[in-house]
Amino acid sequence: MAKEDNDRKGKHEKEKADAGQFAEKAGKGSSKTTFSIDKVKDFPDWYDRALEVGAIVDVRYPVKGMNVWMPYGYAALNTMMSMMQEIMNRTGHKETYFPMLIPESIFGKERDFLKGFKGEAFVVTKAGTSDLAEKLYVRPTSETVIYETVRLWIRSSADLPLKLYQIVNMFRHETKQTRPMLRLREVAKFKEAHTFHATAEEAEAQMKEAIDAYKEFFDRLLIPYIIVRTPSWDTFAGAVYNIDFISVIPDGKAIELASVINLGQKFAKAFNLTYQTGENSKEYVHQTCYGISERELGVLIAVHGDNDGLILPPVIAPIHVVIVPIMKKGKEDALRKRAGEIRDELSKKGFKAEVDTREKGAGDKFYEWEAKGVPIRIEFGPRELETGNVVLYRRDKQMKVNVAQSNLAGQISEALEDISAVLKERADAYLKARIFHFKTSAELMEKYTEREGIVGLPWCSDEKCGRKLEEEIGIPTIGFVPDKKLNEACASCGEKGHTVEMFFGRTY
RNA sequence: GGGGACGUACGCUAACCUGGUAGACUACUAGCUUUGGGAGCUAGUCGUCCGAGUUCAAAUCUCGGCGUCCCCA
Repeated sequence: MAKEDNDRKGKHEKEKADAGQFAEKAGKGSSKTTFSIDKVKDFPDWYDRALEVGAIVDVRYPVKGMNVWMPYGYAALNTMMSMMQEIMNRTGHKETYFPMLIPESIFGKERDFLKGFKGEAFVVTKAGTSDLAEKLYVRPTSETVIYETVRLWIRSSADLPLKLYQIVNMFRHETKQTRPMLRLREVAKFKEAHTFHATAEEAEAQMKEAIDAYKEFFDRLLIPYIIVRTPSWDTFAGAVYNIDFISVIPDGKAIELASVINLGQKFAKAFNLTYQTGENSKEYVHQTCYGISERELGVLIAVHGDNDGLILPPVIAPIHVVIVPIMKKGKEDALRKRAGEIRDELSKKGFKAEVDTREKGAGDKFYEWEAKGVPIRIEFGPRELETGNVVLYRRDKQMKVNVAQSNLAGQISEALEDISAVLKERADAYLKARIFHFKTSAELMEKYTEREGIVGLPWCSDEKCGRKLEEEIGIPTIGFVPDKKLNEACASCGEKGHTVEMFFGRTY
């Protein structure tokens, strides 16, 4: 990657040198659309600027943790959510909608859940000027409101399994610093699935299906992850256990991409979710739930972008190909017409293509579309009108090649595929470089000084040892790799034979 | 959870310390000339986060709110 960057810089230097007396002028516009911010060193700056220049969200709305989605960003988000819908529908989930406001009596039915969420839920206490008879909680997640109703839908085992999902907004009063998409007070798109099963085994099987569904989702988005099980002292409020998908942000902090939760029968008992098994016998259902949100788009942007802005994987890019016509006096009409034809041909073949006809300099457009992460740019000028070629520019490698117009669709299809492959390779290397493995906390303390990722230590599965390690190294647990035994001795008690790798990291 | 810094036009920034005409760049609007990596000229538009206090006078000093960023747990 570094090499390609250098290549590109070299090319630009050369172009500037060629421009002679103009080279100096070109340097002055430091507040233009691109930024050249070091993504790793100055991640917060990079992220804010990338979202602004990339037209993803507008962060200027004056309520903490609530952002405005701009059309370009929202298009990407919707594409992402459509992918998730497709996966959910294909795996037998039915889409629903449940209300946003939850009466206090329902919100508080499951004790652990109430304890976990009441501190950060918004509460509606008034209607106009008069106090409400019962407080209404704004959903921070929808377990309670869904289960209150679904218990009326489930009567016999014939009603099971029941697999529901909804895509809604949700609110949590985050007290920590908020960041667009990654930590919010209003999550605009929260996909939450809730499933109901007759037996624990079926619920367990559903956990596996959900994990596979999420694997597919993140793989298609080219988002790298590890899968861990959270330790018993850190599970979702009201859960038996949960499996988390974890990735790492360029600043070295871990981020939870998704949580797949086995709820057991705790909520079933609190909400009286039962089905009839005999003349006079009822059983409580077994439940799971799992969710993702726009956070995934934030991680995708953070993972794939470079120091010049966004790089959107083709699978999610609102525009695959932007055609920038380069005008020449007297040939405007011919250039515009042919550029439009090329766009139409590409659209017909299923590519999202656009012509940038705005009245501004070509160079300015180049920088803008690069910052917005459009995978491919086509440059089309008087030269191409003669030769029958076009210049094809790839955002991932920042390279230009000449290709024939006659074979453009084929070339673009190939290029998009290769861009995905390149991004995937980079993303995998990116995550690998941010995961560190140690055998003892002493070794960790000695070698892991920059804190630029997450760290793994062998752990014997005892809570005491886990908590002790957290304290020793001063980093909280994230979760351990399930079903994969290590040969190492526990980094805390030294016991051998049944250790697993426990990950620690600073988290979002 | 604890500590620190900051808030001036869409954006970036000057004036703030030492109270007294808010000034550049960028963007935007109109026109002309332009367009192969951030075009030029001319003429314009837009601003002191909110509230209170001190004062003849507040962008500037004080307090509160809201918002933003950073560091530590």
